[in-house]
Amino acid sequence: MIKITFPDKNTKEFNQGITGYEIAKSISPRLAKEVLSITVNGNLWDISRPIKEDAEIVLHKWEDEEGKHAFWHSSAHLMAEALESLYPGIKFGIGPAIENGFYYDVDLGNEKILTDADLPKIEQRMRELVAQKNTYNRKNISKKEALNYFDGKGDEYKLELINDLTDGEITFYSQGNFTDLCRGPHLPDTSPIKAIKLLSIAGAYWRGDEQRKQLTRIYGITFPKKKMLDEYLEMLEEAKKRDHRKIGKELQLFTFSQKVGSGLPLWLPKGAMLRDRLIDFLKKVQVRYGYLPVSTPHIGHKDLYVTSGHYEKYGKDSFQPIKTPNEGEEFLLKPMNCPHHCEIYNSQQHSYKDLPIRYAEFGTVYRYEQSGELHGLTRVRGFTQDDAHIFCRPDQLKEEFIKVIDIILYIFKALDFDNFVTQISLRDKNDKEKYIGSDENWEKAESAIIEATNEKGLETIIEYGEAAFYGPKLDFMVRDAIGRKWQLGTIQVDYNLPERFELTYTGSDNQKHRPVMIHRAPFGSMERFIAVLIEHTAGKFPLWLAPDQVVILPISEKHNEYAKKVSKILNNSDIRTLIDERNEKIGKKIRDNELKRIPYLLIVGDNEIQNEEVSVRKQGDGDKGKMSIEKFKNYFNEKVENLLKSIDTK
RNA sequence: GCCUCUUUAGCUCAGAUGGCAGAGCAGCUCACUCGUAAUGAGCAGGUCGCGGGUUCGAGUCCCGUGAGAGGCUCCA
Repeated sequence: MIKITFPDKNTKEFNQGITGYEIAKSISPRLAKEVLSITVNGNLWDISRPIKEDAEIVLHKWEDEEGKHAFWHSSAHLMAEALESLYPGIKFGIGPAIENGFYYDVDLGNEKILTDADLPKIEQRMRELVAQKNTYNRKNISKKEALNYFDGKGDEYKLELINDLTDGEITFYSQGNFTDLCRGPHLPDTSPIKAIKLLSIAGAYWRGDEQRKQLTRIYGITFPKKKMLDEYLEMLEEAKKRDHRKIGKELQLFTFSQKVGSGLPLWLPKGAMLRDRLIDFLKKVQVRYGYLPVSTPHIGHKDLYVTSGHYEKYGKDSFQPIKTPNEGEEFLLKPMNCPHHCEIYNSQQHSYKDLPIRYAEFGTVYRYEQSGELHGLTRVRGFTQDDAHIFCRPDQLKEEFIKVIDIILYIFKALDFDNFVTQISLRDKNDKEKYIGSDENWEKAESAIIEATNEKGLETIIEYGEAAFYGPKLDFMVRDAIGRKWQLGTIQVDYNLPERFELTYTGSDNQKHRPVMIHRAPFGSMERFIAVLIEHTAGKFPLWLAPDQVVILPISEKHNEYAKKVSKILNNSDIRTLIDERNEKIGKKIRDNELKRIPYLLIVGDNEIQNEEVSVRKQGDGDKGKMSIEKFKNYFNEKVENLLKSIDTK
C-alpha cells in the first residue's frame, strides 16, 4: 500500500501502482470523466501512469491550466500524426501547448507549401484519428535509442533537441502510428478531443533564430465539447470588434497614409482632441508631483547617442543619420529623449539640496521598427513618449521610485485600468558580462524596487535576466482585445547614463557625486496607450476624455436655432458639443449618434423650447427625461469634476 | 527582414470556370418637418494598390513591387 496525500492534506491508502485516473474514479465517476492530468510530488504526470510510492497529488481538470495543457499537448501530437500520414517524410520541430491551444512547427521540405486551404483536410484527418481512440503510450528510452530513432527518420530537428538534453531521462510518447520525443503529460487516449479547429499558418524560425531555417507553424485549438469551440470562436469575433484599428477608423480618431509612410500615424481632429486631453491631464498631475517641463528638438547629433551608448546598441533600429551638406555632420532622428535630458541636467551645476530634479517632456521619438513588426498604433515608427527623467541621490532612490508608482497607479485609476500586471525585471546574477555598474549599485537598485513594490502592495512577477543592461525596471503590462500583452508604463533605474554623461552634484561633503537616474513613462507612448484605452472602453471613453461630449439633436429643422443656443451655453461652460442638423428623423439621429459613442444626446423640440429645457439621453442608457439647460450644465460639470476629484482623494 | 493570407466606390463586402465592374451604408439633390436606435425617391461615385507579361480580350492567369493582417521559443 502507498499513502496518497490530497491538496487539502487528507491522506488515503491505495494499492501500489494505482493511477491518477483510478484515484479520481475512487472519489467520483464524474471526476474520473473530467480529470486530464495529475501533479505527483510536484511533477506533472499522465493520469494513466502508475504511482509506485507515497505521493502528494493534485488532480487537474479542464478548468486548470495543467489540465488544458495536457489536452492541448495531446492535440498537438494528434495533429502531428495527421500531418505525417498526409505528408510522409515531414519533419517536426517543437509542438507545445500554448495559452490558447497549441502549435506544431514542421518542415515539409522545399516542394510542399502549406496554405490555409490545407487546414480543413488536416482537421478531417485528425477527426478520423480521434475516432480510432488510440492510446498515448509513455516510454522511457536511452539517449542513444532516441537518437537512433530520429536518425532513422532523418529528423534533424529532433536530433538537435535530444542532443541538447542534459537531464538524463528521455521519454517518448506514441499514439497510433506516431511517436514523438516528449516530456508529457498526455491524455490516456484521443477520445476526449471532440472539437478541432486549426486556426492559422505562420512562418517560425527554428528556435526563434532568424539565421536558421524557417519552419511552417500550424496553430490550432481543441475542446472537449463542440459548444466550447463555438463559444471560443465567437469570443474571437467579439474581440475583433473592439480592435483599436477598427474603432479608430469608425470614430475617426487616426489614420495611416501610404504616402506618409507605414508606421507613421496621422491623428485626426477627434483623436488629437483625445490625445490632448490625456496630455493635459498628465501634465497637471506631474506639476503636482514636482516635475519640471523641458522641451528638446526632434534630432540630435550622432555623437550624443555614441556617448549614451544607444548608437552602438540600437543604431540599427534607428533611422539612419542625416548628413549636413557642407560640414558632413551626422544627426539622428531622436530614438529617445534621455540623452537630451542629461545635457539639460549638465547645463547647470547642482547641489545635493536641489535633488531630486524631475524633467518631463512629451517627446516624439522615431525608431526603425521592422516592417513586419508594425501593428496599428501599438507598434509604430514615430510616437510620443510621456517621458520624464528623475535625477536623484542614491539615498532618494526608493522614495522617488514609490512616488513614480503612485503617479502611475493614480493615472491608471483615473482611466479605470484595473487589469494590468506588474513585472519586476532583475539581472541574471550568473551573467555579469551583460550588465554594467557595480554590484553594490545593482543590489541597492534591485532592493529599492522590491521594497517599493512591497510597500505599495503591488502583486508583481519577478523575471530574472530581463533587466536592461543599465539597471533593473518595473513594467506595467496590459492585454489588448486579442489577448496580446503590451508593456505600457515603465520605471527604470539607470546608473549608466549619469556615468557616461559625467553627471554630478556637489554633496554636503563638498565632493562631486554621481546622481542616479530614473526613466519613467506612465503611458509608455501616447499611441500605444490610446490603442489599449480604445480596446478597453470599446470607444466609450470616460466623459472627461470623450472628443465630443454632447450632441444636440433637433426634432426638425425648425428647432435648429434653439439647438445652436443650447450649444453656445454649454460651450461657454467648456462642454464640447455638436449639433446634428441633418434633415433626418429623430430615431435616425439617435441611432447614428449612439453608434458614435457620444456620452450625452440632448433632444430639443417644441416641448423643450417652451421652458428652456433639453431632453437628456445617456449613451447606452436611454431616455433620462427633461432638464433645464442650466441644470444639465451643472449636472454635467459636476459629473466631470466628481470623477476627477474622486480619484484625487484615493 | 522572413512565412501565410488579404488588397475592387469614402466604409463593409459580392464579383466559380478569363467575355460590358455590382450591392448595402455613407455622400449629394428633392419631397416629408417628423418626439427617443435606420422616412422615401433620385443622382453621383471605381485606371479593380502599383508596374510588367500571357491572351483577340485580364478585376480574374503569370512575374515583380507597395500596403495591410496573423505569426516568427509561450522551448522535447
